Amino acid sequence: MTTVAETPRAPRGRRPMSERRRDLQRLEISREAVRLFRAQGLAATSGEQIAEGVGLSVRTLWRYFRSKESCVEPLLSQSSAAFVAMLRRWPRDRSLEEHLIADARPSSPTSPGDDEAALAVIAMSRAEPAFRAIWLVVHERSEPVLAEVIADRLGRAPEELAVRVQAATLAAALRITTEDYAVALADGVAITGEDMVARLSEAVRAATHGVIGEALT
Amino acid sequence: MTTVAETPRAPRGRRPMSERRRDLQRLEISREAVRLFRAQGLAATSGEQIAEGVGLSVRTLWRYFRSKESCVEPLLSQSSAAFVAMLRRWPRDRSLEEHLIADARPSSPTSPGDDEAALAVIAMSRAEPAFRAIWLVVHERSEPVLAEVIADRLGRAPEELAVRVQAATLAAALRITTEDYAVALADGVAITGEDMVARLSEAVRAATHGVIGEALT
DNA sequence: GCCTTTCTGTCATTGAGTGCCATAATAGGA
DNA sequence: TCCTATTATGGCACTCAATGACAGAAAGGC
Repeated sequence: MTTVAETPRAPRGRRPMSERRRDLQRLEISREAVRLFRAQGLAATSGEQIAEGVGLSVRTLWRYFRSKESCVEPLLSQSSAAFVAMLRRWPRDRSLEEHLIADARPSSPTSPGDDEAALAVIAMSRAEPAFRAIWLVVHERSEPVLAEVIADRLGRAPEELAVRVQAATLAAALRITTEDYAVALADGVAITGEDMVARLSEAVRAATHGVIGEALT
Repeated sequence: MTTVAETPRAPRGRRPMSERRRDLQRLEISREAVRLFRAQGLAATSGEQIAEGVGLSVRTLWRYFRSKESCVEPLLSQSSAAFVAMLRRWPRDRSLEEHLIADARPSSPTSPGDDEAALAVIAMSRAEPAFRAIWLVVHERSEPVLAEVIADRLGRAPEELAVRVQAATLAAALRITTEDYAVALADGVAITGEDMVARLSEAVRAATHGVIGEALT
């Protein structure tokens, strides 16, 4: 604190874009970009096409994203965040499987195709290294939040090495089941939500032998 | 099989570069690139500088690497591969900790600075998203091999969901401890090898509660 | 109305990455 | 040794992702 006065002056000109608004804009761009990527592939899609599709200038596009590949990030983040949010609602007296079943997710009501689009990107990431890299980074970003969830359940600190590793384990289980699901979807194999829940719980239980996933008495 | 004769003709012209030789060349480029990245940062280092440093033309550099950021990949892969190789030597009757202590690694004798360089890149990856992405991808690539190790120890199939998730857990434990180490090293804090071993074993044990890491009787 | 701040577009420029073709290097066969 | 087939490398032109600089447009308070 070097300034004594708290500078109570009201801000003058145009207010900065709200974070919410900015995220929505990025999401809109992301939807169009993924649509083009799915239709033409990454290499065949230019920044100009993406910008035109959203009705922005190319210059502005590069103000929202630092590279064209990273345009897929908001869609991936959204589905990742949805899952993390669900885990935050995980009551202590329920097992993971019980909670997954109980907390049936209605997807994002705003745009029902978002989940499918995100899964398509994940499936594409098998052949597209740039997508794979972004997917892994996005997913890793959720680990600290998962660490909080686990720390809360176990009554430990989120910074503890063991808690962080367990969070990474949970994240990995989620990542692997999600990828399996994405690949199956891309190959036209139908997987039910119950299958997903079962596989995810199995993965977590098998990996941790009950360290995570069980109900707490 | 459309050809009846097995075309026993000896190949004619210059033989393709051996994979070994190519990897060595890539590693050499990687060393120079990381040296420059550490000295000047990623943005301030040009492909031309890297090429000149190794005595290659820029055109040839782009034949070895598809982007300048990916020049760090061989160094990261090497240290990751060294660790995986050590795990492959893990005897069934030893715990992970015992093996880590017993299998003291002499680093790669060819170039003792490689480990330090790789750790420097990992430390840089905190601020450099491109490095972070590559580091995660490289690390993820080791998961199938870890799955084999685990599958072998547990007498299960490497494709099993549970085994893959346990492999991911082991990989995550390794990743987190490595990152902690890299950051400490970058900050000038000394960490002994014993510390590393202890932290890694603790991480694995805490996350899996003995599913991985213990000796098998 | 004016003033201030932020957002967006236009233009010019840089630099990463590729295609194309010529040339050098390597190896077998005559 | 010369010829020929094949691969590795270099040089050049080119595309396009990405940035910096500047000028309006938009959104607020006065």
